[in-house]
Amino acid sequence: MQTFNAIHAHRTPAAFAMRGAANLPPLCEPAISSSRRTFERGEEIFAEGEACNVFYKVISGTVRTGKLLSDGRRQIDAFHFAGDVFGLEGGALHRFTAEAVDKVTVAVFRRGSAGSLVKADPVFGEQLMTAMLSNLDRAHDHMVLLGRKTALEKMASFLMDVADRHADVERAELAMQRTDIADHLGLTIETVSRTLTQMVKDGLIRLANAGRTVILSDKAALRLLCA
Amino acid sequence: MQTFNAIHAHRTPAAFAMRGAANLPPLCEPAISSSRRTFERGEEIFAEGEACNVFYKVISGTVRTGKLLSDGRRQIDAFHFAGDVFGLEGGALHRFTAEAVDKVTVAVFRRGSAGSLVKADPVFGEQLMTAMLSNLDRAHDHMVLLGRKTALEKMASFLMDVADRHADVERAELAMQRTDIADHLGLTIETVSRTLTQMVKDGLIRLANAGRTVILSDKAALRLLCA
DNA sequence: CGAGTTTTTGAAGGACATCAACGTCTGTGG
DNA sequence: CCACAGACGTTGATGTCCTTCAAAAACTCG
Repeated sequence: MQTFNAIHAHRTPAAFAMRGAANLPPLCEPAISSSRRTFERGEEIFAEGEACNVFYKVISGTVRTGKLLSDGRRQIDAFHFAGDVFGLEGGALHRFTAEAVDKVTVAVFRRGSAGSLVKADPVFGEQLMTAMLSNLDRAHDHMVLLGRKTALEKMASFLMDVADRHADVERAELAMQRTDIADHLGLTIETVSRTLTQMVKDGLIRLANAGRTVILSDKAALRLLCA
Repeated sequence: MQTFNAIHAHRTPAAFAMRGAANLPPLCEPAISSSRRTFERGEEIFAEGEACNVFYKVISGTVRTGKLLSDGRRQIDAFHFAGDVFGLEGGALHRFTAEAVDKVTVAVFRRGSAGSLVKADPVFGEQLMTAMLSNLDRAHDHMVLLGRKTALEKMASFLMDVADRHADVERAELAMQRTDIADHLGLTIETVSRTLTQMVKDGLIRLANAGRTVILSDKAALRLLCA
């Protein structure tokens, strides 16, 4: 895997700061030990089936988490941006895989057995609970998208979500490639591509930066498409 | 909405007892007050947008939780059976709706603001965390189903899941009607019906009790279909 | 038994997938 | 600095799984 210099240098720390768990104070460092790690583009952070002794908070970059079916079909259940917590699970083993979409820095938190840290540090535990609830909210929204939206609606919802979570009103910076988007939205890369070009033709968006930047030209129309 | 006598009288308390949050001790009564309520078939337990001061544990019956799009499309994100916790959310408002599929009894738990009960009763909080994590696990699995599985695979996965969670090795008792199944699996009622009849023709299942009981004739084949 | 609801079955259409080829971008090495 | 190779993305033609529209069958309950 070759290196790949980050496209998103303009993602300011200020923008990151706005993206804690849904309007709540950012997850602060706990009594429990935490350290940092960096991953290169494409690197695996943890894999399905591995022991699950730590969980993570994204400091910078983008992480994808998801599952693989036996025949290679993949579902990316979420992208995690700076401030997001991922890798928290009920059992002793990871039930999904996490990989770095681009160069990623994470904070690593140890956990005892399932939820015992809640007792160890209740304040931290509460923040954790909030982070998890926000993950759950997002999962619910995504199930509606996967089960009931059209390709056009999926794409519109995705673009608006990325822009929102980056606190950018007018553009969505796509750190991930088309394959990742397709596997997140339950589509194929071809449909993702076609849908984007259709949106350009309809004046909803414009593409820049080799298709990695999506400028939201008509947010009102896009919002309607989110259904 | 007419009354509807419960089909599932044979769901024994013993079977229920096996279905706490994923292999963990059942959520016991907390220091925090709890009471009981009963809902008739079709009754709303809470609605999207309502204030969210309590959450629930199913004592008996089946609950569906889900969301509605503006044009009436619906996604049921989960069915909750006895022992399952539902209605826990990050924000002050419910982000989804809960309704009784059949006659349902629930335990009602007050909650202060987001997660403050973790501090009030850490042991209970930990159990709660576990319950939530199990919901999150299930949500992840369901996203794979919605995004990447065929109608046949969806149906097979659903039937196996229902049977498992009822701790019944050979049959799935479907308390919900076809519309609910369709809205859970991201299909139409017609496709649900057709898929079931196809499974009967292929010897995978047999239907009984006016299509409400599914006998899993060929579990090995069904398991393969879960992909 | 009969009205209303739910489920099944049938025929036709459409949205997205698949298969295939071409275009574009990136980083490397001459 | 430019050319090249490989990865990534777009576009086109065709196919198919599931949906939609329609109607009949089965079931529930008064």
